[in-house]
Amino acid sequence: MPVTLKELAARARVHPSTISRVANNDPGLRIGATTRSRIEALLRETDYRPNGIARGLKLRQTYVLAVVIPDVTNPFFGALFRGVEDGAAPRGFNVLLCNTDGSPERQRSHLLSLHARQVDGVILASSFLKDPSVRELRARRTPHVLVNRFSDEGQDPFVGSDDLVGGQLATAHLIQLGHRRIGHLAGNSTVSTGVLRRRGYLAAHAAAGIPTDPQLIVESGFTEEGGERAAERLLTQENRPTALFAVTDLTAVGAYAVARRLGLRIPEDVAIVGYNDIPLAGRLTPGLTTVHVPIHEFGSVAAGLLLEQIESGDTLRRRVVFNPELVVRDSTVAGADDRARRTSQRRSRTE
Amino acid sequence: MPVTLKELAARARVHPSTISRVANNDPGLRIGATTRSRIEALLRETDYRPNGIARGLKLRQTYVLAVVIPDVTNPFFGALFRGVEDGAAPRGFNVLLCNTDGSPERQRSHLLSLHARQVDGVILASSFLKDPSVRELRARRTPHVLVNRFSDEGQDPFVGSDDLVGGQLATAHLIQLGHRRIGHLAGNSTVSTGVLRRRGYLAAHAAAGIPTDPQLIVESGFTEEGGERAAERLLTQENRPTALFAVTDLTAVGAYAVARRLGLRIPEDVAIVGYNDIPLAGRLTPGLTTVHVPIHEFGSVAAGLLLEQIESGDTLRRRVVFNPELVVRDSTVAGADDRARRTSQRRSRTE
DNA sequence: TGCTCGCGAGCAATCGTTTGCGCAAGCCAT
DNA sequence: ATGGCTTGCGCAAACGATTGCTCGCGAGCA
Repeated sequence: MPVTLKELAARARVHPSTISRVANNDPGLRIGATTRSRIEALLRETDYRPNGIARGLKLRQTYVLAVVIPDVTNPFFGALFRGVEDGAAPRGFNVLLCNTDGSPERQRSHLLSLHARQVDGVILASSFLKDPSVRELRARRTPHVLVNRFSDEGQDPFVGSDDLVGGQLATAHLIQLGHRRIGHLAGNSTVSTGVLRRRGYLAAHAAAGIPTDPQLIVESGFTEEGGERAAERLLTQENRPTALFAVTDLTAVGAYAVARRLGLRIPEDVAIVGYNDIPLAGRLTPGLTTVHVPIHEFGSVAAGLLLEQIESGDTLRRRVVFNPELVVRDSTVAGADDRARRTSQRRSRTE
Repeated sequence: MPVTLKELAARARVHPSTISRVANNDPGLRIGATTRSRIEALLRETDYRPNGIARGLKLRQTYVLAVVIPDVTNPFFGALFRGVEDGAAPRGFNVLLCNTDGSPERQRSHLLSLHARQVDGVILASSFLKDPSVRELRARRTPHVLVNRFSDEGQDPFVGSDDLVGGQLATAHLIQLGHRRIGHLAGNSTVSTGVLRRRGYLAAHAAAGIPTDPQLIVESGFTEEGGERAAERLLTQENRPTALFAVTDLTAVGAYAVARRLGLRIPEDVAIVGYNDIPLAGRLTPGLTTVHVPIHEFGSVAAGLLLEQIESGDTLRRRVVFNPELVVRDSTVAGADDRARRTSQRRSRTE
């Protein structure tokens, strides 16, 4: 049903190629003034848009990107996607969204499908440290950018923050408040954020000369339920920790639920620190102390890096690493919320 | 770089069409057993996937859907998208996500782009009551489903809930609690949800024989900031309302901020009811009484309706309307949270 | 007059798949 | 031996757009 070049050609009594050149404003085009205006009028009248599929086939470029994440209902990834779209849409790209739920198989099957679809590039925020899917991206020379998590078997373009520093920041804050037994909901060791934030946790202890107890580190994954399970194990221990550092805000929310269930007051009985500073963090009661990272920028910068690769045809190996910042709220320092509110509102976006 | 039929044909010493037929398991295909197995081996060996672009051009079907929403960082739309993907991905479809930020122009430009891209169908959750974009979808006979909001100038396939009933439910609840001056953060009148929920608010008053005061109805849009502005106007009035019904949970969150700023206790000084029951609602303090709708199902059912249209080639005019349910929490009835928690956890998804 | 040059367009191949049809060879029956 | 049927595959035309060439023609120049 949409208008084709051939139809327009018949109407204007010229060859389709001529229409194409006029529509694309071919710079080397020599054409009579009357023919040109006849064609331009026709183009406006019919509101002609070239068939993107046919165009993609010929030009070998689809103007479609894909974002692969664990789960868009996680506010972190929602904001990340938004950043990508805001970076890519103004340059004429549409963006596919794929959820993996953290499953390597689903990730792989999505990437295969995307490859068959000839997407121009992929932004991957669900990668693992050892990740066959990422190897495939490299092997296929598909333009791609890893976000937030990286893969350590090669040099991929990357946008994220310094999770080691972030982990130290969070933990040092708790140590400074006097905590000596600090539990860690540790994500898991297949993912760079999990490993580095844990390493930051350990480094902060070492720097303060405080011994660490393996019992205090429990893998939690990155979900709320995982956070609940891990917090349960930590907070029902014999000699329970007086503070928790959770690998993400969502796992911290799980810890909130457990603390409430056990009748533990936050921060008096157990202080809690999260990571990412999703909007929810500031709205919990008490407000969640957390490590702020520029989520929306992760997305827009990643989009920029990807478009750079696509346009240059070259796989730049750039890494953009942001510095995380601690945001102190009531979950560690009672009464902090009033001071924090101003700061966090300055940053708040679309909502 | 990816393998093409022609290359495989050369390797197997057969014609490309033969490979295509084997790959697609053409039922009417007559072929020798040895040739077949030679080709099948080659297909497995090279892990051949047809070029989706070329395929799309020939078949006039791209296996791409699009979801158009105001903003994916709004948890309502995140969950909605997830529902769509869960419904569509198992059937081989990928899904584009487009954010409009509530702007009709951005919506239109996205839809034009999607049309040029030849997407197989569109799920639109950002439509207006009078909406030229929706008219274009109908005129182009693009398979589409409206979600949550509908457009009243034609019969479009629709999935959503009964917003009139939902508005009555919320308001009747407040009336039953003894409130006589109930403010309404009314979204706006260009959108079906805004109009119907307001109508429900009015109907509940009429049914109870309580007069309504135009001063108590303030348009808020659907954002948190809009909610703040509207709540500010309502709560600083001479004879301020003792309760608020907000058109969405997010606008209710804006009202929370204002109440806190004005030193009003919830629910003692002002009771608040929201709409949609996003996960955040149950985690606020106090928990937000709200009207629950099955967001994820909106998405998956809409995907189902869309695929039905695509597969049948026909534009079924089905409407699926869910019944909203009131979820009572502490923002209207102090002490309700403990009872509500069980209910809301049973429903909670991926997080 | 003969030649070149530039203008104004058209021709046709190409991207990778799909699919209706055709064609040759082999087999069986008459 | 001839006709007809089946088997096994190839041919070529699409789908719609892009782009390097070609080509006719009128003007300008010697």
